[in-house]
Amino acid sequence: MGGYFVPVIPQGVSTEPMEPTPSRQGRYDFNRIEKRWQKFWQDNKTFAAVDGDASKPKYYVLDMFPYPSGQGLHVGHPEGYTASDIVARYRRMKGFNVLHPIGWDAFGLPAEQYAIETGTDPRVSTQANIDNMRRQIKSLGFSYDWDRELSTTDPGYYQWTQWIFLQFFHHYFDETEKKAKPISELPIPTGLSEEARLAFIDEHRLAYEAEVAVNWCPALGTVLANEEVIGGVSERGNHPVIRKPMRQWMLRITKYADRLLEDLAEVDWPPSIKKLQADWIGRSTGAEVDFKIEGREDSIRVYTTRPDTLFGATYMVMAPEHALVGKITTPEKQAEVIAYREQAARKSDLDRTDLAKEKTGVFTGAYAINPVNNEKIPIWIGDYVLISYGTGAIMSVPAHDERDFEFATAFDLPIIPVVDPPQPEDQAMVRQGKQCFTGAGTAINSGEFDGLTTAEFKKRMTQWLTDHGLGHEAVNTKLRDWLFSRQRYWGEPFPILHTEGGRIVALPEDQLPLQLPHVDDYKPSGSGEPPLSKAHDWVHVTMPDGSQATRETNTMPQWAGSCWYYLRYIDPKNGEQAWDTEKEQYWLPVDLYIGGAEHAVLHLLYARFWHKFSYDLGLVSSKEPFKKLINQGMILGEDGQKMSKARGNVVNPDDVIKSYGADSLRLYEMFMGPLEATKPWNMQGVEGVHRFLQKAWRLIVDEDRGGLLDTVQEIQADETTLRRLHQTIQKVTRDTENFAFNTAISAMMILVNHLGKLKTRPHAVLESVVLILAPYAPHIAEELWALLGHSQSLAYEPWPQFDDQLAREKEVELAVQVGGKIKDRIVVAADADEDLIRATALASEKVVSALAGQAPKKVIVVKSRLVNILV
RNA sequence: GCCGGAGUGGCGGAAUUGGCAGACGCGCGGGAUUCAAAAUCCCGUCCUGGCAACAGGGUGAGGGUUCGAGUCCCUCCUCCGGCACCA
Repeated sequence: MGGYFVPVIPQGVSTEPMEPTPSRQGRYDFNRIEKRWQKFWQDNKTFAAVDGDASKPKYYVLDMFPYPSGQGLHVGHPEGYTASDIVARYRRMKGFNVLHPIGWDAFGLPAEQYAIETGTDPRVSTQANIDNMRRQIKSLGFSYDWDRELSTTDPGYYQWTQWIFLQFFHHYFDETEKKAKPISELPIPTGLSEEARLAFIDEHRLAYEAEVAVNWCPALGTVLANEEVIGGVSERGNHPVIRKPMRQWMLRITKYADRLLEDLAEVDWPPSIKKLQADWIGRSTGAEVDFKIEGREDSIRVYTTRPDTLFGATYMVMAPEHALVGKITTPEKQAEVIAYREQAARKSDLDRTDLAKEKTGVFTGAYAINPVNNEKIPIWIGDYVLISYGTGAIMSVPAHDERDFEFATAFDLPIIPVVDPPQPEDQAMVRQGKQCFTGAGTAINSGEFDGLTTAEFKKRMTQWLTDHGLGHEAVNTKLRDWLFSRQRYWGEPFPILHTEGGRIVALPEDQLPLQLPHVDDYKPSGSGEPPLSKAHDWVHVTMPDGSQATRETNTMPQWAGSCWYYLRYIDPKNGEQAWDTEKEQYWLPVDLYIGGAEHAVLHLLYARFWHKFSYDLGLVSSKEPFKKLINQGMILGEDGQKMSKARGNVVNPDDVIKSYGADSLRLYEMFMGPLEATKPWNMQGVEGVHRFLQKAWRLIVDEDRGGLLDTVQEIQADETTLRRLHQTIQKVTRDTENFAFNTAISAMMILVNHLGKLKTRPHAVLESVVLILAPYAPHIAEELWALLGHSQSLAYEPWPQFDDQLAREKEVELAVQVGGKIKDRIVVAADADEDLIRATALASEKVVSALAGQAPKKVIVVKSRLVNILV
């Protein structure tokens, strides 16, 4: 990288020299300049990325594409977009073939909500919102390749979202190869009936239907994913959510849990985001253990991460929904158990997870046998045990698990300590069963295993269980399969048919896209029947054999379209396939992905999942889609509060652009502070960076007459100016590469302040200034570049090189401390050696008087920093 | 409760990662220019004392390591974000 190259102006560029904007009085007329250059870039397709250009290294800079809301942009959006645009423009000047696209994540609830309220077709409102947001985004001068613009709602796009779904449907996960394979290669046990064979196949598809207890939100009329439920209420709108069994489409993301976890090591993401993902996947290793039910042949299987505490299991708890509950409950406990189960089913997730509440449960009347010591222990049901995790049943070790301890205390169940804590101060209470201890220690009350450490005991017990056929090692994840259907209108229809015989069949690929039908009524039915079920003509289909079938009426969640949009950008118009694999090999992976931290888990996990699946199918060549990830921070209102319409503190970029221009807005967004930080808006700060641009303008332009100032001349820069220029190029280069845009701008301000003091200004220095400013404030830079006599866009001009020698200071000022306190400052040559520095420091009058005749014990010299004299 | 991140002037923030705390910008004060204003330019602006030179203090609180700590270690406080009975 680096070196020299011929600047390339993309095809279609105008050969007409660009004349500087004729401007009365030559003032910095940002509105005029910005419109003019935006038009130029558009007309000349200045930022068109060239597929497969082997003459340059490629660089793919991606923004998280926006939802086109009716509110339009707020100033939070341009923060990430400006950062990525600076990188894109900088990389072009560095000689990269840059792909920098934008599009619209346009399916989703707000448009549908609006449709329900007003009867407006979401296609219409969505298009209007896209048009408005496109206008806004264009007014910021981002260097997107607009020819690659896409919308997830476009049938030409969602055709391929549906196609990918079909691939999930047509594949299974091979456990030995740990990858997806065609369902036709699924090994099927022999001797199955036709019906059983088909059921076996359906059970292995990566996209499958299941009757699951889902998060049903009556207010929204839809099922929500676990991730969309925050603390028992819907993420959107804070409506209560209850559990309800429903037929749903699922994607088997859990099969990819290990790979999603392992491959985090490959990506350059903030460690905190990686950890969030790892915690979300929540992989744990433990053991599954079978507990015989007294007087029956069945046993209850539990999952535990602490097989070493088996001797302390004094009772068991099953989730209320557990299949065995009905079978094992004794007649006298029947009524109580049924009542409890009904109560639990009616509870919302909020009721069930509220921390403040007491543990509840009822005894089933049945007993199990602890396999390690043959003790008889009671079997309870309780809603603190989740049906969806592990086996839906637990062994309770109240001495060593907080939740079990609470439950045991509430119902007066026995507590047997089996782990002796290492801290002496905890031992007495724990040994008496009065305190719960969840850490590692030494085994007690565990028969032959006494004295083992927790870690050792875990291994030994797992082996013992295996040897005796009572259990085995097991792995669990918190990650659940992805609930992939929604009872909404405004989403991708599933390319699936339900036959008269109750079979599920895939729509042939040549019938894609399956278009979303027009309907008159967007309201959910309230019972869970999706709006599409009302599109009678669309739903009912006659099959080639004359039989009847109905279409799937659920739609896909909003995440679907955003799972693969970064792949469509590389080949957005392809009608034959989702993307061309050669283009994929050229452009992928995404080199830099910028977006909000709110997508740290869901979007990024889902997209990684689809990418890995595509990898198994040979559709992509990299394991991970996004090499480097940066989260921009939130921008707060001027009052330091989160921006919201209700608070009335929303800042609209349109207004800022009107008063100060897009360059000022861009610059301010970057100058506010570190990209990742949360920071409050301040309109006076915009004014500040605007003044800086004014100064830069007046450095070059004669405001009275227009055109170049007479003071701009073809002269040699003086030594100081040259040094400051090279220092600035160095700093701006380094800071831009490190995404430290705020300090890069600060460095440019310092340089411009210096140049402003010069009576005559070297033309060549000003050119460099304009070039390093260009990624940050591209419009004014283009205009000044033209004024400096250039006839073509600077977008592909080589980035100025800095010269280390020229940037170096000749003299440096050092602080001289006596006993750590600064007494004087000395100036020495930058290359002065330690002896000279020491001698100069000791010769200082102030130092001599501070020493007051004492001989220095030691003199510490830190070159170009300070001298510390110890007495 | 658990897991992250952060606390630096009146404000946003900077500090080459252990070496002169407060760069740059905002705000504020003073001055120049102007009939006047806007704009622009110059000077000042961490706190305390002093007319000043200067002296002392200072990066959420307390302790520690070090010649030297905003930066490293321990304890605590506050704010922000995430998770939330995952056995």
